Amino acid sequence: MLKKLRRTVIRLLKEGNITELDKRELIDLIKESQAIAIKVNGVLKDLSALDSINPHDTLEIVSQNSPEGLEILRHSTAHVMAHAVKELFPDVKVTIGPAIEDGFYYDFDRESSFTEEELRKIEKKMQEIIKARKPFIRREISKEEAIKLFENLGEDYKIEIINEIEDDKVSIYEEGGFVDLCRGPHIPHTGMIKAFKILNVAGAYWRGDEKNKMLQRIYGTAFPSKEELEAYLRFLEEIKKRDHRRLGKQLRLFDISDEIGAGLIIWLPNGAVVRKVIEDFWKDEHLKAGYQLLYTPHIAKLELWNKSGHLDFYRENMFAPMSVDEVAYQLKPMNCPFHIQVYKSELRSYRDLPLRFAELGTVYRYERSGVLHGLLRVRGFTQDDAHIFCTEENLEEEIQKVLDFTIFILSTFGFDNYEIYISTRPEKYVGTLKNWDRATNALEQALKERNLPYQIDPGEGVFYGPKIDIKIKDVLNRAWQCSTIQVDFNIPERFDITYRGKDGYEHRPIMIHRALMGSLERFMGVLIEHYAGAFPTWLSPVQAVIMTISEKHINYAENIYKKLRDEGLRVKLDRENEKIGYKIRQATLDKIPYMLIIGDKEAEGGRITVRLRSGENLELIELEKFIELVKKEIKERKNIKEVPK
RNA sequence: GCCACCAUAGCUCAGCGGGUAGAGCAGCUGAUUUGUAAUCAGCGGGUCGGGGGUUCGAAUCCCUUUGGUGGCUCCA
Repeated sequence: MLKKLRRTVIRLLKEGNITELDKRELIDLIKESQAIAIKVNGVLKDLSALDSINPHDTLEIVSQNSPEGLEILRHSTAHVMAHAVKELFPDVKVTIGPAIEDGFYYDFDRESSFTEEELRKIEKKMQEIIKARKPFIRREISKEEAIKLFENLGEDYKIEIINEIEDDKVSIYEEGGFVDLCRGPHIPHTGMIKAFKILNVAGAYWRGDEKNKMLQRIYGTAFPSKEELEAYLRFLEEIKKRDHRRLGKQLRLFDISDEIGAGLIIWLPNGAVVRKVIEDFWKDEHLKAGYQLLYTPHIAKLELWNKSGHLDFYRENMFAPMSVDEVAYQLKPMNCPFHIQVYKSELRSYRDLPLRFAELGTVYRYERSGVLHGLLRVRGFTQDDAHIFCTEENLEEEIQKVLDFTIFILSTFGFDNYEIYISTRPEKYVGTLKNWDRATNALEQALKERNLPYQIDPGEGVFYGPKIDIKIKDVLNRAWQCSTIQVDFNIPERFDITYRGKDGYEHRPIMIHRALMGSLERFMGVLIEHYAGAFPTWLSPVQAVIMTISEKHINYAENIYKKLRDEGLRVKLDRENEKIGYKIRQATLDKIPYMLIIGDKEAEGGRITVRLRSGENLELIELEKFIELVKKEIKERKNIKEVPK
């Protein structure tokens, strides 16, 4: 259909003379093709703009299945929602309502929030508006006219927006009597909204500034078809099921206790095992990669943080200092000053560089209570931190090494898709332009050489140097910010660290901060959601559970238990006086990878029956063979893609 | 921090407009000796997050406090 449409359009344009008849033909075609808008010379316009195209314009059809079309559909749905709200609650003032990644929102000024009941009413009213198939009508009017219009309507926020628009003219859209200031474009009529849903409400400041008034935001989403909407709602369900807070409780991985404090994690035995395995892996690999491991204290004199500059630029994220023998001490928000001290503990020569200091350093940062979130946003966490001290000449090579190392670590956990960003020099910065260019170049070069696609975040670097941020994509294709590689020109200067060069003079080393997983807490949270709690065997808190058919098999089961434990496997013996079905259910809910079932058959032949958490059964197998298989799986850190229900 | 909502047994939750608490699971005890996602029975367990107020009477209404949840410019 679209092809036919394009052909027609091309023909019409080539002929250079569009008759009324052709236009009608065109419009029919567009209707049939589910077009939602058009692009004239690359500019998005309403479908109605078709009436005013010129023979030499380029024309593109925007269907509601394209990203742009979907955005328009959602934006129009936001208008319909505002319309419904105004009809139901005439005193409410409308503000803005854009389309966002997975839907749309609209912010309203109203004293109280919207209740569930009111949301359902709004949805119902929206249905009515949609059913009425009201056309969206665009009008361009002068600013004065617009101000008058919205003054009459009592829409102060719109007036504020109009006053900030630079053009003399603004556009308004009207649909079923509801007028809104809007750039557009919009769908031709409200009847084109086939599937939408109001999702939730939240407070939001006018223009996101907490000094402004708190508005009531309603979130919703819309799709071209009911099927797509339902698929999206199922996706939301899946996210809920994988929520690390829920799984963390269910699998007894971690806890956050009111009595201990908000944003502070306690690791329960199950979670502690997973963390230990990750830490061991991390340390081993760092040693192999030429890092040296460090341990540093959790507090230090406040003066250290003054010298490092953290007091100037990081104070609001730091816990309040404490007084020890009348000297102020500070809980550490970062590890770098300590690593600097390690550097300074000896005289360094160019022969020593690069020096790579790594530490699983626990830091404490003050986060506002409202932003805390499970393991993902906390007040105390352990960074998998390292600082690399190198010369200018080393810089590029070191960055490449870090990049390779990062990819290796991340892919071990099954993260093979990344979004990579380079943040360049901000307005306020330290260091020389030459150094910034050189470092930014080194970051870019490293990514290019590894064929890793990246985007530039202009001016988003930290004041002390440019950086690479890596977001990993989990199985649900959600992006999580974990890894960061930052060049720092500031701290070496502040602490006046040097090395003796070949030339016999003192030089200033460059420092790279880097974290691969970011924080262990956060990374664990991501892992839990990524694996839906079903850790691959090498990470699983319990790797195998032995269960007997009846109590008479306990002796044999104990033998197996001892053997497996001696082999270094994390194994549990289920001695409960229950039927096998019950034990299987428990182990399955605990997402334990292997269930070893022991009955008469097995006891006789010195074998075991293995059931996987997916429900699949392996053949009756020799114990030795099983041990061999599992040990191999663990050694290879095999990633299981299976997702048990 | 701000707005809204929430907090009842170890866990998940029910307790409609105020009349001093219930279920399932888990736990314990006993019976059962079991072959692939819940065997049966009995028992114990909560001053309803903390504090204050209204009331003859508060899990329920009000205030306050702590914690949690969804959000807080992807700009008409």
